[in-house]
Amino acid sequence: MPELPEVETTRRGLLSAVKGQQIVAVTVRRHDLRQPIPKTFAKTLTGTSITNVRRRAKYLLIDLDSGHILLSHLGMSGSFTVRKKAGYRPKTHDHVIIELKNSKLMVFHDPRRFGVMDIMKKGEEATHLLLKNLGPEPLEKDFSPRYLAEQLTRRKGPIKPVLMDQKLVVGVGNIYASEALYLCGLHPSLPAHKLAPKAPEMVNAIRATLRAAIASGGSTLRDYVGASNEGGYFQHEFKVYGRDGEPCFACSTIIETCTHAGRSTYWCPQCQPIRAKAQKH
DNA sequence: ATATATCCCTGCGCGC
DNA sequence: TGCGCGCAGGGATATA
Repeated sequence: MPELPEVETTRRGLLSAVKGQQIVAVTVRRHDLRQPIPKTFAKTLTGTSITNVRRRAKYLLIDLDSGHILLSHLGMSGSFTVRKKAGYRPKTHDHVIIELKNSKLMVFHDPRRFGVMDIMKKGEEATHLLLKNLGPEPLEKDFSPRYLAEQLTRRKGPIKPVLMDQKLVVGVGNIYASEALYLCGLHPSLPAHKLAPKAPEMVNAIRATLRAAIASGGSTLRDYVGASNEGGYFQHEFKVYGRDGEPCFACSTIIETCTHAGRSTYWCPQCQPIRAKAQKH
């Protein structure tokens, strides 16, 4: 997806555009997403007003004054945009259209249909099937060096896919896992348990990477656009992601790539050595 | 329990 | 220009 920075950018855009607005109509053009959109979806939303737009992990939570919450995930190719009703014609893959009283539309668009649209009730954040097993938010204080170090000790596999495990920490996907590891100078194939002593640097690197991406409005490679239908800019700041065969900006060494658990990984062999460098005396 | 593989779905870029 | 192939920001599930 959209990883945490893209979802957060979408959240902020939606919040400023739709907070306080009443939903006057809902059209579900396709219900067969990653899981079916509930049959009660349109009826439940219609007539309610949006009180807040929150984010948990890569999920958007849209609070309604009825006590219901619209739970949405953008999957790999989803976007949630706000636009004027006048002149709008649904495009292919515009699956859900939410019409607001101010004559604007919230449009959920998702070519690959890996996204989710669901309804839950206030207070179900801790028990909902899709939310209950999520790890800590990387930008909150419970994602601490101590916590990360403890988690890493039980993981024997390479660190990169471990960082993408949403049970360990949420929001880090395939792009930002590679970028964060570059930032703290750690090779993506290093066994996770050996990196427990590096947890403080890793926490800092993950946070810095995500914050910088949020500040740039996220990354746009193909499908992703924010709530105002504009792409992000952070893709221009990638240090390693998608740069295999190109020189490292820091040392000119050629960036390498490999696969971890079916996902592409990128790193600089010089800045992220597989073996610890000998300490100078 | 943890770690890979597979699948869900559509679109795009590339090599031929 | 057309076609087949591999790959793509996620994640649930099935196997070892």
